[in-house]
Amino acid sequence: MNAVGIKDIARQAGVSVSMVSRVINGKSYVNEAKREKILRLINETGFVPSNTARNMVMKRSFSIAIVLPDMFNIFQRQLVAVIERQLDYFGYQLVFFMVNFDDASEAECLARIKSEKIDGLILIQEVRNIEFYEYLVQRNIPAVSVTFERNGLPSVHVDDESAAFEAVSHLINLGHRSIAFINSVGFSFTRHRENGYYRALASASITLHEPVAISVPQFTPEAGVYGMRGLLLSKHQHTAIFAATDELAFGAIRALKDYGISVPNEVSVIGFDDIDISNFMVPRLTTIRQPIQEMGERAVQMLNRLISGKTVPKNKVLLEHRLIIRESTAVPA
Amino acid sequence: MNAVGIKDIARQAGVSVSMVSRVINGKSYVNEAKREKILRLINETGFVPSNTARNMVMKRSFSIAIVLPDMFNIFQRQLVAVIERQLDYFGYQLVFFMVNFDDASEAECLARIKSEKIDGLILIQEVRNIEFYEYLVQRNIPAVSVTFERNGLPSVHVDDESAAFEAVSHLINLGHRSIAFINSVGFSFTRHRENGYYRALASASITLHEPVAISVPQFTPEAGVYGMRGLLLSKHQHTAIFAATDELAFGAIRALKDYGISVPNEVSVIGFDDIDISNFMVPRLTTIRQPIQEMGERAVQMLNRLISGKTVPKNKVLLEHRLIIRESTAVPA
DNA sequence: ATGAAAGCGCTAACAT
DNA sequence: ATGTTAGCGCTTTCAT
Repeated sequence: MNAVGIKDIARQAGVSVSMVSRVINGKSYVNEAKREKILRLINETGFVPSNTARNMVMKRSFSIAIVLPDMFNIFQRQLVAVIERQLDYFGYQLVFFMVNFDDASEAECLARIKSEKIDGLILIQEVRNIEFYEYLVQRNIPAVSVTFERNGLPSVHVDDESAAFEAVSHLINLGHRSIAFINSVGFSFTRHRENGYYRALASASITLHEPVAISVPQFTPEAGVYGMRGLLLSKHQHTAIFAATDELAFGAIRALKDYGISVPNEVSVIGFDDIDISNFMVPRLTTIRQPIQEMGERAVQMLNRLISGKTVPKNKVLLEHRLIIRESTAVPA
Repeated sequence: MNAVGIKDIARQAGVSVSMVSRVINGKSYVNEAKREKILRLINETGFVPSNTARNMVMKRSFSIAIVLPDMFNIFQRQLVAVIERQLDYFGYQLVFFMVNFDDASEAECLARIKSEKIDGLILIQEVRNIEFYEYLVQRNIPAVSVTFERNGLPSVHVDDESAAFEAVSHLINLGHRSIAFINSVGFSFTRHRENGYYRALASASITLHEPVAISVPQFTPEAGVYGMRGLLLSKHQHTAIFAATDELAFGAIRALKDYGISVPNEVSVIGFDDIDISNFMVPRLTTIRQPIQEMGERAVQMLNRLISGKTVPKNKVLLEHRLIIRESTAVPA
């Protein structure tokens, strides 16, 4: 027994398929009696029009794709959740295009963009292949990037450099002079946060100890542990650590604890993102809050305008970050 | 300028569209010269066949849907990642069908199942609407559930009750006699873990203190905090806490710490799941490990068989859990 | 207000 | 080996 189609409804209702299509889509008026009969039949049979067929003829799918790494982190998970909600509000479905920061997966992702009838794109992770972005603008595919800016794509993000500057300044204001930075590589926010770190140090004329930025392969707590261990091995001991993400900070705190070093009594740690569990860590994490909710909302609002053929007021929306002082930072011992 | 289609390739190559279709799909043999010409054209133009059209005629999409809550937790995120990888290995794409544990979102999800041409379904969260499951079996839609079992759907999961039994037994063996349980509601694993809790207590003939299972609205650290606070208010003080999930355990530890109570010196806490960050918490969390990797792999293997029309060897695959003893549990003070 | 017919971009059965 | 034709399940002119 096959799924019921529009023809079945039409036949049972004794009308043409166009009639049924009309009541489904609420176009033009239809005799009330027939209309109700059709509606009743649809309900009884549980008929749902095939999206596939509909997408093909309408040349749109009411679905937008989000590109993100297949091992998306907690921050990204939260962002996805708000984007999904917001999209739902506008009547869109969300489909996931996973990339891996390698050429193959990016190519596959681009192929999906070409072959699936998506109405728009949200990128919450950068891809390396520049053609990717070029294709989007060249084909005029509605797309917005979140947490970064690339190739003039409409974007929403915080000022990572200023935020990092503020994080490090918080440490400096507390009295710290020897501050290390745990970071990973490959993304633009990565560079911006690093710039902020150096700039804060420079602007406080900290020359006593040279800045130490250590790079780890990922943004996981595990990588944070390795990064911190590396720092602990270096010749001068730091009294404060700036981690490029909260998850990295968790790892740093973990490693410190393993060495019997108390946070924040002996070493302060500050993160970046303010993901939901940061407020439940021991100690609660001092960090920079990214306005996740607002980022998601603004992104889909922009995308929605783009899809409707409207222009966006500003191509780059910069949102406010906020320093959240909790328990993992304190004056140096 | 529109996207290039199969017709364009055919015209430029001076062949019929079926020719092009053949080389795309590698069916039957095609003159080598023409074949190469077509391939070259495809490459030059960046042509990618429309999945929409292809799905429609082939009546399959090579994509499988995963149903999960829109605010999926860390455990589920990890599970999704392995499922995505495994599916990719078999040539499937993963699409997300988000549900919300309310009728509306479940209905919407069911509608998508009907209207989108998915090849199969993986459920990693239960839905309440029983018709949902009935539809799947009635229509013979390949589907497997992970972490739970419902309506005879092929499933892969651990024995939650035994695992909970083991968790609580670990506490008992340490010498604890007053053990509370923080849990949430609504899912079958929730009941199984609760049963395990009671059974462990009963089998140790613990009658000195009555068992206390407290129920919180979610599985978040925040809910864990509330649960723990509630427990702290009760008349007898517990020396150990069993949390139904790791995230709940994080919250419990947080709340204990806020009351100046040391974990594990004064109170022991054990979780369930062993999500990736549990090993980086302070203290590292003692917990029950679910074999996430294996769960995901087995699930897609089963699904793959189902899609191929084969039967699955066993309809219910029960995987081994494992008690992971770390720092959050100790002998009572 | 309603139906007939064309067509969306492909695949597959059927001819040749 | 290759082209012709008939759909897939809908929406949307265009007639009536």
